[in-house]
Amino acid sequence: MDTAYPNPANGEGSATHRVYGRLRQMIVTGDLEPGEKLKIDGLRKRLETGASPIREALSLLTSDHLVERLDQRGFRTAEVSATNFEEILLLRCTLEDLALRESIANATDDWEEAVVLAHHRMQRTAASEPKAFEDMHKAFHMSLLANASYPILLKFCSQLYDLNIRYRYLAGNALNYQRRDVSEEHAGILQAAVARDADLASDRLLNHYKMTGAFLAGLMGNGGLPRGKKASA
Amino acid sequence: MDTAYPNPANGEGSATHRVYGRLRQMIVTGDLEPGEKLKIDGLRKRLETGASPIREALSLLTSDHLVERLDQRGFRTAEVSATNFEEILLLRCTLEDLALRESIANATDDWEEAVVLAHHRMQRTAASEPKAFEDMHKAFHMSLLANASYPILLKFCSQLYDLNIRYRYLAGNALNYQRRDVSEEHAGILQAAVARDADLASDRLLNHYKMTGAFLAGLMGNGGLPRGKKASA
DNA sequence: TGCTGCAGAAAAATCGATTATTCATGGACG
DNA sequence: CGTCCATGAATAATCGATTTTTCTGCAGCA
Repeated sequence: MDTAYPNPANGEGSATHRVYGRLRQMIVTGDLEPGEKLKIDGLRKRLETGASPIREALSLLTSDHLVERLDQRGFRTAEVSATNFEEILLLRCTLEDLALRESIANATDDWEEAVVLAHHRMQRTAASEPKAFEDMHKAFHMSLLANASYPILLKFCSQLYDLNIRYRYLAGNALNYQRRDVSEEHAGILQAAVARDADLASDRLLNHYKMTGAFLAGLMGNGGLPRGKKASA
Repeated sequence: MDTAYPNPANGEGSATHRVYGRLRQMIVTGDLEPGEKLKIDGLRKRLETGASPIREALSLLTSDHLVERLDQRGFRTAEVSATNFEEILLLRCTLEDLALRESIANATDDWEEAVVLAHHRMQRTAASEPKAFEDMHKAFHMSLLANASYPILLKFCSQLYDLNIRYRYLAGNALNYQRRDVSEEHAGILQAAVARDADLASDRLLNHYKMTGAFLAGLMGNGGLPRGKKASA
């Protein structure tokens, strides 16, 4: 069932791909802090590669809104802010609603099975490896939308997912934010999707986002952004 | 009133920026045909620069959905298709509706003046230079949305605008597709926006898109895509 | 004291050459 | 007769070095 494409995680594929994946991971998880200067030379050493793949990967990440390019002055990771988070939440709600409805409208048994499978894999992974869980979590959410034959829309959703999850990490991924709830929410979404009830599924999905969103927004509303922001003030 | 930023069109800014702008222009206008192989070396000579800026620009264009990257096998311009066009149209309608309403909700006199100005400039340019007109046209449309404080959304809209206009060029920009109508539609949108009537403005804007969209879709529905597609069949 | 401008250092951006990969061709083999 | 593999050519990808540009700290000046 897994694809036979080159896996950038290993030594396969182009250096650019590897670096892209690695950097995205580092930014999303907060390993590279918001606003942090990204020196080509530093990354070159850290990732053991030349300048070209690094610059190319950074260019790609710029389009993903995870990196900002300052012409002639290099790159830095994107800043975070409450308004940025709100925008991401709004766009996700708008676009995933659209994608989910289309996906369900085109429902097939194959798609349904893929969704069930993705959900199961997520469940199975839940407790153990957080990194693996996050991958499965994204896979589940994307599988819900995957049946919409709108590739651009799906790419937008994927980007927004990553942007959103970055805030989760920043808030301290440790927060097992009412995980019991979440598990049940996932089950509810799955059930509605499998039942091909677009209204219900969309409602549950957006609620899922808004809950988490409100929770994170709350965190940020109080003492500003949790981590991030180097000690400068 | 114009910005003091480096202007990539001249010799200013980084080579990457220049190349990016130049390539985007070439792809959007159909100078580079859909699906055309983009050989680094060829572009290197044609644009008189090294491989690095070219690759970087191509990476950026990949994220704009104007170029496709085939890992280890180079780049080519994105293909065009009726379904791709429909997706673009749908996304534009969804996202610009959102952006326009937000823009109007935040309306200020400054914004209003900027919109009026953009409209005037477009009008003034109308007949003469088509290239200049296209720039003004985009500027007008973006100015309508510009007051929405959602930078990601605005970038999406900008990208989608370019993707859409590409189809206009492919259909033969020559088609002065009922330009009389269009001019009036623009005036109507402007008027509604200035009156801060979000419902009316959005309605007119989306209609504007759907009209043009239906027209182009019609063209494509018949004999496939107009230009593009190398002589292969 | 506070501003201005000039080294020198640091970093970004770019280039030209090298290496790795894919593609095209033709010949051997089943 | 068609398929498979070897070989060389073409091209992508990457690297290391060079060139620009920006940044930083300090001296000169009002």
